[in-house]
Amino acid sequence: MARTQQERKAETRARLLAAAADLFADQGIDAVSVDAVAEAAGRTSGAVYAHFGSKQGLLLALLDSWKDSVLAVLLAEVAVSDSPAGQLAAVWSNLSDTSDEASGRWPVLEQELWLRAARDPEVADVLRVRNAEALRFSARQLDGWTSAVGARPTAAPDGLAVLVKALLTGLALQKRLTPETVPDDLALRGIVALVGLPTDTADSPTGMSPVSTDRTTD
Amino acid sequence: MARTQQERKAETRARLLAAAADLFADQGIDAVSVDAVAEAAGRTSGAVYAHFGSKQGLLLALLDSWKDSVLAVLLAEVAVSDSPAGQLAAVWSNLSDTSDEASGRWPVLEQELWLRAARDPEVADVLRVRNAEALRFSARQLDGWTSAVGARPTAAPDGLAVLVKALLTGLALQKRLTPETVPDDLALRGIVALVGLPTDTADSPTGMSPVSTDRTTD
DNA sequence: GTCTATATCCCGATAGAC
DNA sequence: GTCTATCGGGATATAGAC
Repeated sequence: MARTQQERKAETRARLLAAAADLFADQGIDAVSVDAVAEAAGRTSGAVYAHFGSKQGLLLALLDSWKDSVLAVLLAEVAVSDSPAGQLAAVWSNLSDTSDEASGRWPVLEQELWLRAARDPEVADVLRVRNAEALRFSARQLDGWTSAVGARPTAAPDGLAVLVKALLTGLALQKRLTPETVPDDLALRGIVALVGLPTDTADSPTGMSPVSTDRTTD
Repeated sequence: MARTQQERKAETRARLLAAAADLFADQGIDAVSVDAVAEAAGRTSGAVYAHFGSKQGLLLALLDSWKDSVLAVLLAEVAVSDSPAGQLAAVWSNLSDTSDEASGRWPVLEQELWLRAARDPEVADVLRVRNAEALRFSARQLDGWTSAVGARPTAAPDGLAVLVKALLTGLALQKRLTPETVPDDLALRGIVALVGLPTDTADSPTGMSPVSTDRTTD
């Protein structure tokens, strides 16, 4: 059968993409040569050009195969069991956990792509599509959540998703540079303020204390 | 006098730094060659190495001569004349104005530096110091402001500064990629929620309407 | 301190054998 | 489709004249 050939081709493509994802994430796209990607995938640079035509082609193919939906995924995974504030805390701690491999690399990779998009329209287009999808999904999740727990959000679902994503992104950046300036409970407070979870009564059913700093010592 | 020599040296140094700031900001640090910097400053690459030893040395000297305090400056500049919400709106519109040259470049440059810091401890150190100063200053400004206008902030001054900076940063990034997803009034709502400006009464003295989208059509 | 010239290296991409 | 070999270009950094 000709199947073996096709399989090898497909495997090569997959291995190249995986290698690129790895290397790009932790060394930066510009710092990684085509040869390095090929070698990490057990091939040579010729294979890269046969499959993707150029380094840029490789990057675009990679973006096309990705989920930007880290936030969306996290929102989807939130367990319904915990208290509302506890759920928000879980989202943040997963997002900001630098020990986890995928999450740890997420902010760096995301910023790298954003920066590239700021100077490369082709990348910007792909990123915009992905971003729109993720926001749509997050908006739905947040909408369901806020009405379920009786929160009074700062803005309509679409806008709220933008605000929450923005705050989480900014906090992740800040934490990466100066972890001690963004304790978990501060992040939680910020999110709570945006989604409008009530916090003013001493023992509200939200499971969050109004003033002091107590939960998730990480 | 030997003064002429010294002056020329100082001027060369200043011109090199200025040229580097310009080029780095709009093409990216890696994309700019030492030769390009020198040429833009009316010198040759030899001058760069005589003054800074390496490209990295040039970058560090540049960081050392910078103010990261864009946000701090903006907070300081807020006029006392307008309504509280109007003042917040002014901060955001100055920060997110992509037409202004300095502000337009700010997010890109800031992200570039952040990204570099994520992989280069030397840069990270410099950035941390700068960031700490800016946050301290912002915290003082915000503290004075919130008590002056009678807001009920989400967190203590230091924490509040972190939250506000994070939200503004995240929103600026989002706006750069997809401007239509972050209208001015949405940004304002988010900031208002964090600083705890009251918005629930129909015509409160804050100058902000509670529900609809009306101000600063940009 | 500054310039010119150059050493040295590495990258992206192509050509051609298999 | 994949490899080997190589071209052409551009980068950082150094050497030496002035």
